[in-house]
Amino acid sequence: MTHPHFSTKERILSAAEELFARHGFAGASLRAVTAAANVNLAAVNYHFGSKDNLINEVFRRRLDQLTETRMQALKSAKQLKNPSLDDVLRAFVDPAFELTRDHSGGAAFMRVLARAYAEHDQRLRKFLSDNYGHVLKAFAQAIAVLMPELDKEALYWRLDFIAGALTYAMSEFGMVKRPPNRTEDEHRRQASLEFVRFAVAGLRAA
Amino acid sequence: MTHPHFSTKERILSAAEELFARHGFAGASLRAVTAAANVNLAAVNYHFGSKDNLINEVFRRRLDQLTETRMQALKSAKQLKNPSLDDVLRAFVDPAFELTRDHSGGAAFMRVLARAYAEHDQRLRKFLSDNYGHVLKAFAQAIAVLMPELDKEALYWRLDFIAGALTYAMSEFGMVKRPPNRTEDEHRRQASLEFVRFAVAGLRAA
DNA sequence: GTCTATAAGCCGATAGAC
DNA sequence: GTCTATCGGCTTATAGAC
Repeated sequence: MTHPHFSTKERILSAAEELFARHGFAGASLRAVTAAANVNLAAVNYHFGSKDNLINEVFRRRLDQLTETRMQALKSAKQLKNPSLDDVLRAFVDPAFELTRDHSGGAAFMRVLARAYAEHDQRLRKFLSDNYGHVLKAFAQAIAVLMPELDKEALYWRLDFIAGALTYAMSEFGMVKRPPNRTEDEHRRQASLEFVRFAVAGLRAA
Repeated sequence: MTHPHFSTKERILSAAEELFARHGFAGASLRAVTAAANVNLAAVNYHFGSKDNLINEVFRRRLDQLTETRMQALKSAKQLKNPSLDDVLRAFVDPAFELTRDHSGGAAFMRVLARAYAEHDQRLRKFLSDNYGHVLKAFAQAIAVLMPELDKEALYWRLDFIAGALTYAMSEFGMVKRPPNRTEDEHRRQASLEFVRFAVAGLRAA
């Protein structure tokens, strides 16, 4: 199932990602994970210490890179002559869709992220907000600059709606039937285009 | 914790709802549920047969009523002289927000619904789509009538985004800090107003 | 680093007394 | 309808050989 020349650690992370996406954090046992990764049960505790920490590392592996890409894209957008709402939203959305491309192996991760959204578990939320909260703040700030006429409260409501819509849209993404005459890449581009168009219109609501 | 004069069955349902919201379906054990409900462990199997069926009944208790309210509201909206997009969306959204009022006890249920959204579990998805799929279809149809110029594919994308935004927004709802000078009722009204405004603008995106 | 074996405990479900 | 006791199986985590 998982490519055998990857390290034990990487194989465990990939198997965990896939099974957490499918069954949730409580629903996927370490036995199932290690069986899918083709490694010994005890390897999880040897390499990660505990299940909780394995969960953290599943997030860290993808989010470190996703965060970096998003911040770079935001920086680029801000350096444009006349940055639009579109440009800023794209800097947030496109890297996420990019992650769902098969070769990058992160398609399941977006479903794991949706799980995390639904989890109100304090431990996990603290880990995510401590490590990645600054990204959302940076984007909120950039959008606020572009919409000075919109009051802060309405802005936060709308960003919240957008975050929810994106999370769930992306978690469903791999599953929604695409028209058979369209390639997966076209489908992904279409989805991201539709999403940004929707989000910009929502932000600009009268 | 749960009001003692309710029947054993109702007490189990309420405790299960609360614990499923907090820990997920796999994460909340029947032992934890029966302890919180102050009933014997064996009562779950006596009254519900199995944990899976208990999960179904947690949904049924709220969704039967929510569905009925939404369909009635949709019918009323359609009978208006010039029904607007606002009217139709309100028929869907307002009954959900109404459920989060404390006295109706359904605040936790919206978080359970967000869990179900994140679950890609086949059994649960089939139960929900078999029993409540017709509601979404009816609303999609009503919106399509009001937006004949919007092509079907774009419409479905946008409805998907709206469903995700609503689910997530409502599951967070009880947790988002409201301004201290605002009552909970005002906060709820504000949220539903902001949401419908956002959704209508998104649907109408150029 | 990887293995086996096992500790210590929680799980859903049920049998059978009351 | 509610109880106790328990079955069989699963869980995370670890000790210790290799």
